[in-house]
Amino acid sequence: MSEPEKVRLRLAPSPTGFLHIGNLRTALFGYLLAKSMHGEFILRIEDTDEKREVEGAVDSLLNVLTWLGINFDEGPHLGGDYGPYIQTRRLDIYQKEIQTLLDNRKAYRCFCTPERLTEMREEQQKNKQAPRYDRHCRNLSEDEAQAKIKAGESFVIRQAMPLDGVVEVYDELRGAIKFQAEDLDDHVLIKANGVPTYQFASVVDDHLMEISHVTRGEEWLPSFPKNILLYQAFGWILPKFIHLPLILNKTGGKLSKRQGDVFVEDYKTKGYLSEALINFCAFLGWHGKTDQEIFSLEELEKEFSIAGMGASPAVFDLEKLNYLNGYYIRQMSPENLVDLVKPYLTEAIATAPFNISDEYLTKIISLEQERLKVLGEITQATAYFFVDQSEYEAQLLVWKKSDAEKTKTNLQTLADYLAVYSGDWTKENLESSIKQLIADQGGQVGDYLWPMRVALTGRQFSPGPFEVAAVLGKEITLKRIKGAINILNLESGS
RNA sequence: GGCCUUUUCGUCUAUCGGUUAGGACAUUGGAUUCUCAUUCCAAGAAGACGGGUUCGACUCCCGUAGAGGCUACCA
Repeated sequence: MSEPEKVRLRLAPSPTGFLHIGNLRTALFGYLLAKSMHGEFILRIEDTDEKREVEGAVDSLLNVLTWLGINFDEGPHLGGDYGPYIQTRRLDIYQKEIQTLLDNRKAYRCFCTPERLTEMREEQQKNKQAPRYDRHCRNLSEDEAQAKIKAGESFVIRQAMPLDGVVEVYDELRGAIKFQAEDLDDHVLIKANGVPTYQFASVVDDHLMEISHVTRGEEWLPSFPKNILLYQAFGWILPKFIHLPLILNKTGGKLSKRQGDVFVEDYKTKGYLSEALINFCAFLGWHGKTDQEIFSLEELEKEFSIAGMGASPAVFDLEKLNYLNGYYIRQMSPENLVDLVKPYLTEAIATAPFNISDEYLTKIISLEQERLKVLGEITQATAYFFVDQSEYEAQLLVWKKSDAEKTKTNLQTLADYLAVYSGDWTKENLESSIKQLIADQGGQVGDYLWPMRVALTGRQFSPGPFEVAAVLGKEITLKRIKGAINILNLESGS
C-alpha cells in the first residue's frame, strides 16, 4: 500500500543574525523543492543556543523572505498543526522523547565535568588521537546514575553509538556514504540545562513535523550517520536527505563579511531586485533541463527538481548577479522602476531648486534604465537633473578630436539655432533638425554633440544630448549651453 | 592529525560510455554610435593527475593531488 507521500520541507534557521546569502540559497532550494512537488514549506526556529540568539532576527528573516517571495505554509507566525514551531517551546517534547532512548540504552547520562572533558581532549590531542569522548559514563548503571542525580550532580545525555560496524547513509545528491561506527563520537543530545542540542532537536522535530525531505548545508554531512542512528533508535521512518553544497567566495574560501556583502539585506539596500537574487541563487547548484537561464520564481516553482541539482560547491560571482540585476531592471516597466528607484532620489528631490514632477521623474529614470546595474546608482547618474547648473571641468567640453575654440563656436551655433528653434521640443525633432544643422555647417557630428551633451549633463558618460535636452526643456537647455560657453570663456581668459 | 564531501572554459554549468565537449556571465574584436550603456555579430577559453574496466571514457572503478567541511553541553 503505497499512498502518495505527503511532501513537507522546512527551513530551520537559528535566530543568530541577518539572512546570509548561503541561508538564502538553502531557503530558496527548500521552498522550490516543496513547491515543485506541490508540498508544504514550514518555518521552524532553532533557538536552542540562547547565547547566540540575536533579538529581532526572526522578524528580519521573515521580512527579507517575504520581500523575495518565499512564503511559508506553517510557522511561528502562521501557526499550523505541528506546532509549536519554536524549539524552546518544545522542551517537554524532547524530554519525553529522550526517555525512550534512555530506556532502550541508546542514550545515557554523562556526569563528566567540563573540566574533565577539556583535560581529556588536550591529552588526546597531545597523543595525536582524534578528540572524542572516552565514554567514561557509558556503562554507569541506572542505580549509579540515580544516585549521582540525587547527590545533585549535573549531567548531559549522550547518544550511545554502536561500537563497531559500518553505518551507511544515503544522500539524494551524493548517493550512499559509508562511515565506520568506531569513528563516531557519543555526542551530547541534551545539555546540562535540559535543552536539546541541534542533533537531537532537529531529528525529533523533523520526524514529528512529518518532514519528507530534509534540506540542510553540506556542513552537516559528518553528523549525518549519527542522525540516522537516532532515527533507527526510535524506529522512525527516514526522510530523504539533501545536503546542499556550500557557497564559496571569489577566491574559493568561505563567504564572509570581509569579502564584501553577505547579507541579503545589504543587497536589497544597494538596489538589487528580488527577481535577480532569486534567479541568481537558483543557479548556484541547480540547472534546468534546457539552456534557459532566465527564470522567474513562478517558473522555478514548476521546473525545480532534485535531478537538476549538483553536489559541488559554487563560487558566488558578483558579475553575474550584476548582469542579471541589470537585465531585470531593463525588463521593468517605467512605472514600476520609478516606484523602486524613488527612495534613492528622495534627497535629490527635496533639495532641488525647482519642483520635481512625477512626469519629469519618470522621464529621467527611463533615460538611465538601460545603464543601471543596481538601483542605487540612480542617485549619481541623474544628479544633473536636480540642479540648476551642473559643475564640470572646462576641458571635458572639448571632444577628443577637437579644440576649445571650435567647441566654443559650435556651442554658439547651437545656442543661436535653438534660441529661434520653433519645432516641437522632442527628442526626434531635435535630433533630425540639429543633425541637419551640423550637416549644413559642414562640421563633424561629434564636434557638436559631445560638447552639447557635456553642457547638458556635465558628465563624461550619460544618455545622448537629444533625449536629455528633450527632458530638460528649451529654457534649461539653452541656459546650460550658454553656461558652457561661459566656462570656456573663463578658461581662455585666465 | 582523523573522518567526510568535491574536482568540465576565469565563474555558474550541460553531457546520464560514442558530441566539432553545448549554453550563460566575464574577457577580446567588430557593427551601431558624440560618450557610456543597450542591441547584434564574432573569437579565444575546459574534462586536476596517474592507473585500470571497455571496441570506445569527461562520464564507471582505484590511487594521488588540490579545494572545502566536520572534529563543542554552537548551529
